[in-house]
Amino acid sequence: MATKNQASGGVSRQVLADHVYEALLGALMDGRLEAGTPVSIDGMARELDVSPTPVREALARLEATGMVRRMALRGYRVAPLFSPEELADLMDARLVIEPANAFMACKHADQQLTGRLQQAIEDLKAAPRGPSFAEFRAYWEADERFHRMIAESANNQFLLSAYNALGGQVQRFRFFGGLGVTDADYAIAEHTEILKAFEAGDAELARQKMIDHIEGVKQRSQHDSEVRN
Amino acid sequence: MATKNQASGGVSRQVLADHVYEALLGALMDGRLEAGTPVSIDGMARELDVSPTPVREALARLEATGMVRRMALRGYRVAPLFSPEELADLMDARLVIEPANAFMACKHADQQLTGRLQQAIEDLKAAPRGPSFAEFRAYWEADERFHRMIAESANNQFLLSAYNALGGQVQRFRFFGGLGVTDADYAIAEHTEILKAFEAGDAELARQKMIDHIEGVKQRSQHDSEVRN
DNA sequence: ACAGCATAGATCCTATAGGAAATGCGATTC
DNA sequence: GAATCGCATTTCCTATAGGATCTATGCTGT
Repeated sequence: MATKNQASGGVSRQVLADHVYEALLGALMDGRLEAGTPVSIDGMARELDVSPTPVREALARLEATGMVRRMALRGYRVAPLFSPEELADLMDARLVIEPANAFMACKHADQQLTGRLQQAIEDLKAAPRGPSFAEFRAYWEADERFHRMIAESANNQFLLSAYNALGGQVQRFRFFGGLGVTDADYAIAEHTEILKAFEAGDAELARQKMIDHIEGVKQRSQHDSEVRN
Repeated sequence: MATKNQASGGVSRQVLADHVYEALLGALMDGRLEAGTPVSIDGMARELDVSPTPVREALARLEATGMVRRMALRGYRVAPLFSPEELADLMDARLVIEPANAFMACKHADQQLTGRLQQAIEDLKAAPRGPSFAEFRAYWEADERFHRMIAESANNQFLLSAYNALGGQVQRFRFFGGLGVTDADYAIAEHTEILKAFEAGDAELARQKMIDHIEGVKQRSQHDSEVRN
């Protein structure tokens, strides 16, 4: 067997299925796997030079994120892109969850959190805004990090699960992948407003600023999808 | 396998992994698998008389629901029961999501929905309230159905995903399994209030009544956990 | 030329085998 | 008596094989 486990890294304890999961996630995020494309278990196993078993397990996990869909006895395929209506629904769902996250996170915000939020904003400013996936990915990573830190700081594992379940954070990336960053200036300004509320320790204000931000994202995304069509 | 019985109905073809998933779910809900106990892949395969491969896939799906935890190279184990603090967190999360569901569901409620909600309440009244798992399960099923119908009627796949992600609906069942139904009268009254709001088409009232209901569940559950200790 | 059927290939699904790691237990030593 | 080491068993993890089903291509008949 060619299980040449490279004893290099300290925590090299990773199961092959985890590797496959990461590889598939990367392929989905980079757009190498387009929406609607079938994902063959055997084919992916050949491509990654592993057996079908780990691929099967990785796909079962991916299905929970909504990035792939499974039809019994007919295999997996990449989930379709969002329609403008679905995108609006996603924003409505974010409007339910994220303001609550902001409110609760603000209640026990400390210097460390505000510092990291500041850093995320700085990274957002510095990120390139080109249309290529690699460029866009840096921008998206900083944006996602800002929101995720707030969700984690709400200190409620269930709200965090709900946030993760939206999962569309990733789908959203795929949706705008071909369009590039169009609203960076707005997003940076709105993020800064949220950060200010955190620094002031005003939880109610933080909630409102998060609402304003997501409302803004919703409106701008709808405008963008109209432009595209 | 001679599974070519198509005369029996539409669901003739089911994958073994689905069967294993259902079996594990049932074992978890009935309390046959207690919190913290390890779930051996090979052992479960022997018990269900299948190969480890479908068991592995079913467990990968179950992990996403939070009912089992996985440690790489060390197998799966049943997730621990909730502490009173975690239970309070779960109720806080429900307070974020479910009132929003009620509000949106009420906006396009029809005769069919209110009829089904009424039926769920009737089932709740008729359900036995004994301490055994089988009895409690009927009660829990009617309760869960009431909330799930509202979540589905909100017509937003992302909010529904968030609701599913709470998943603790099932965990909650396990938590109270040993305690029996203690607040049926309150729950029935509160459900009825929600239904009335739906019938009146008052979305804002539906939201408020859902808040009242979950607040009530939260307080009563905390009281119960104190009694238990 | 077009419809229908048969065959071939691909794919999914499950079972089995075997290597690698972890756990449990007993013996040994201080 | 307690701690540590080594061996055996259990368990996880991956690979491979084969049966069943779906898809596609080519052929035949009208």
